[in-house]
Amino acid sequence: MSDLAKAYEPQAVEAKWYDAWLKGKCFEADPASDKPAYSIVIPPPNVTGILHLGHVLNNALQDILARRARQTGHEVLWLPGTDHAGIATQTKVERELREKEGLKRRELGREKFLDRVWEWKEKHGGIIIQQLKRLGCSCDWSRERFTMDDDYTHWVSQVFVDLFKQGLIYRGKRMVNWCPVSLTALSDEEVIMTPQRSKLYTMKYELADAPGEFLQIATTRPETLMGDVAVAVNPKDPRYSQYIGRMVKRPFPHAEIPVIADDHVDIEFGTGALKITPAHDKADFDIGMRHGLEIIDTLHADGRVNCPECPDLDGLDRFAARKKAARKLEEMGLLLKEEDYENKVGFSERANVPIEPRISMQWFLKYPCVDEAAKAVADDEIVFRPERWQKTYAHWMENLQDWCISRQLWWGHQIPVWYRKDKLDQLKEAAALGMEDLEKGDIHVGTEPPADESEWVRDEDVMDTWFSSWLWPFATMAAVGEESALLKKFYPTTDLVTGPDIIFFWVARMIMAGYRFAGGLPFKNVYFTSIIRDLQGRKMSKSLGNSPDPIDLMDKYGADALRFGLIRIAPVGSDIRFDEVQIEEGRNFANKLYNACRFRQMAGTEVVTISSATEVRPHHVDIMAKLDDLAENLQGAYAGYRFGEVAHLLYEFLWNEFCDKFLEAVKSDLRESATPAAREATLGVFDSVMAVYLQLLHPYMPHITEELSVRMGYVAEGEFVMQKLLPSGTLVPRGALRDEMQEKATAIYETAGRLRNLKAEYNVATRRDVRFVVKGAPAWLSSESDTLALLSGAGEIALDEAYDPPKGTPAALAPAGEFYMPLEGLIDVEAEKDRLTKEIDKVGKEVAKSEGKLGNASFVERAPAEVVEQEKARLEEWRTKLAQLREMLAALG
RNA sequence: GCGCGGUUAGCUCAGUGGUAGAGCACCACCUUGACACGGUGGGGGUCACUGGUUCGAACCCAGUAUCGCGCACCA
Repeated sequence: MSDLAKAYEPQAVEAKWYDAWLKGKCFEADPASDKPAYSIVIPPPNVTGILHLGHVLNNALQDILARRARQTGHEVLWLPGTDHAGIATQTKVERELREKEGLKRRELGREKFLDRVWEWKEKHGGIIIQQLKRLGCSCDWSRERFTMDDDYTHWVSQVFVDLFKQGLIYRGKRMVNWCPVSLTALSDEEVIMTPQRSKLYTMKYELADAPGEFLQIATTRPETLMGDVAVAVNPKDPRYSQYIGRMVKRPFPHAEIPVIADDHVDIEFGTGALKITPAHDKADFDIGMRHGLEIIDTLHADGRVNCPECPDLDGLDRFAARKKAARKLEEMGLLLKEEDYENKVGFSERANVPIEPRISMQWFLKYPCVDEAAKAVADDEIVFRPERWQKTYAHWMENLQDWCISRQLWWGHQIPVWYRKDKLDQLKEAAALGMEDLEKGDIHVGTEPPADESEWVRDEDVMDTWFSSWLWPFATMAAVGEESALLKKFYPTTDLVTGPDIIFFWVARMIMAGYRFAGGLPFKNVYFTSIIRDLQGRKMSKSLGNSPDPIDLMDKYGADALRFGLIRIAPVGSDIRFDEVQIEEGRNFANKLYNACRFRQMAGTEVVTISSATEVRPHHVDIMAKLDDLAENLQGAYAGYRFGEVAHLLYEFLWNEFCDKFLEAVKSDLRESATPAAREATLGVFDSVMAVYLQLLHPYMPHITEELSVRMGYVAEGEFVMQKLLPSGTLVPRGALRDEMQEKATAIYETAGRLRNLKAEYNVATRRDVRFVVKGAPAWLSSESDTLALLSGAGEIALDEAYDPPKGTPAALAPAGEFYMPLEGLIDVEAEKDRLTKEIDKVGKEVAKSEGKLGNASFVERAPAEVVEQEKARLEEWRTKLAQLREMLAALG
């Protein structure tokens, strides 16, 4: 018995090989190599992030691509790194400060706070990297990057300055999405529209010139009423035409505001009259601009009401104020209705609270190279998989809004802009400075501070995290202005693997940045992964607690099992419903592989090679031919990025072909009673097939394949299967001989199935002494009857053309002949008649079906010749079978 | 409202025009010298619905229902 443990234990093996690969520098890319380049940049995880199943899928796929590329002779760079994740990280550190030390960031001050964030980053920033290593990711860790590395930061500033000089970046007072918790502006992409149950209030405003006459207005936000500067109606609405131009009374603080006409107002909705609050609604703001209305801001940055004229509301949180304002209207007799109402409200992605439309001074970017970027994808210069995401991309590209790139945070890349102190003093605060307020000498935009820095003040804002991410494919490969060998060899990258949820955040922007700053497209292929859901179809999330920890799964089943199990069920581009059972199957598969090898080692640990002298038999040729087919099919599946299919093919080969058929067929060859020639042949075939199979499986299950390749002696001591090139040739030459051998093997396997079947029907499935007599067998069967006996669990297979079966002898028609199972004392003539009658009935139906088809003139005339031929052959087969069965029945009397 | 995707066995999903599939689950038998994380055998499906194209439709077309996603609007 082999010294291998009975079940595969992945944990120690996986850790051992990862260390060995690192020590062997197997992951390091050589830009000086003359091999063709293959490169991927990792979608940088948040530096404070924790591995989740989405990461596992995403990074396992990248690892598969990278490892496969190495096996096919490429110089591979898989460039890893992390993202500083502005809001997420800052929020985390702020929370910890608050909880553990009762400190707010403003109490610490910018510099000290940033020190604390860096401390946190050093402490926790490595976690996700360690987790990726645990998964087996073959990233070039010697080139790990962080979006706030000095070189990278220099890129971000440089890009800002360039775009500013080009006139694409500007500062201005605009309506932005404001997060009242994070106290910063957000881009449109960071706002999630969420259905909310709320109330629709209908209230009435009295006309100033006609006391007792009222205009009805519907609103969901009575708390912004203090900022109302008008009431708008649709000019085409006959109900209200008489009011246009007149004044109505705003109840609090009391004021008279005009009724205006604007096309934006939907006649159908609510009462058809809309209150206009330019400071707190984007559409209202636009209307306000069109009509030159005043802007009255009645909210503080944190969402509390700012309206000293209404002391009972002033200082209240916006949601408390909403209820209070409604009650106030009710008391004044102005509230007519309060209905339940569902509408969609924008939520801040990070803080998960409703955002507040707010006017503030921010930096904006007009996107560069939009046409090139749109065209690249439309023309398939950059290929999206699945293809349909092209449309989503195109739609967004056609409706680009300027990108709000400033954030009122401290953690991030500070805007490289300085203002003259005296100018600031004049205007009181930097936050008030728009481009129109600044003269050339008042502002300095550059990667370095102005020479007389003491007279300047730097803009306090930092940039949106994605403003650094969009430079990732090239800013990781070269410093600004550097002639980088890395960039030259590996840019543009080959594949990008990411989730479709960040097409806008990241993919589209990287393409634009690639064209603008790196001279062309950043990648050639984009593979969008599935989104992982739970069995109820819900998104994985921390708050639902439905997100299994991949580390737990790896502890339980191993990294290889997790990778294999997850990818095997990942459909191309739609969602995955995650089920732990799949990972269990991955483990079972690893165990199956391990035990197949263990079985082989019971017959010796020396690698055996095959030669022309090897006595190969049909099942030997068959498994080698199937391995050749597997290699070829995998190539096609990889070419189409059909990763699930690759896993499926690998699984099927090992389990259904190699173990269930081949190994069962050769079991007797490994016994001591076997001839040395039979043993040599079988071991030689096993080793030839398994050595290549382990290579083919390696990208999916890197650890176990490395372990077994070494243990089995398929790679030399000190070498790695991960560095071994896939063989270019086949094990068996294609041609008539191969086909003939495979036909025989197939006949044997199918026949064995029929015989097992027969045994089961007569309840002797477990008996191993059953004797079969066969008539009408092909000549070659005599030399393969031992294999057939083994596979069917028979004691003997006797070839006897002259055999005259006693009446009622159970029989089966099989590809390798007419088989009889004489079972003394078990034969029941009536039962056998029954069985045969049923089978005749079944076959008869098939014959009728086939005859009907061929009797149909249009089928024969119009279907392709080969299909008709196929049908004819099928009919012939069924007819022969039917005749034989009838003969057997007749023999029973 | 616009767009995209799904609907096939109890579950998760393959299946691009020619005899409905896999894995799991289920039932029966089997601890047989690799593996019970296993083996053998078995049961189980009007391929959501309606119509069309075709000799032939799970597959192509049109429509319906239903679920999901994205975008826009939402007073």
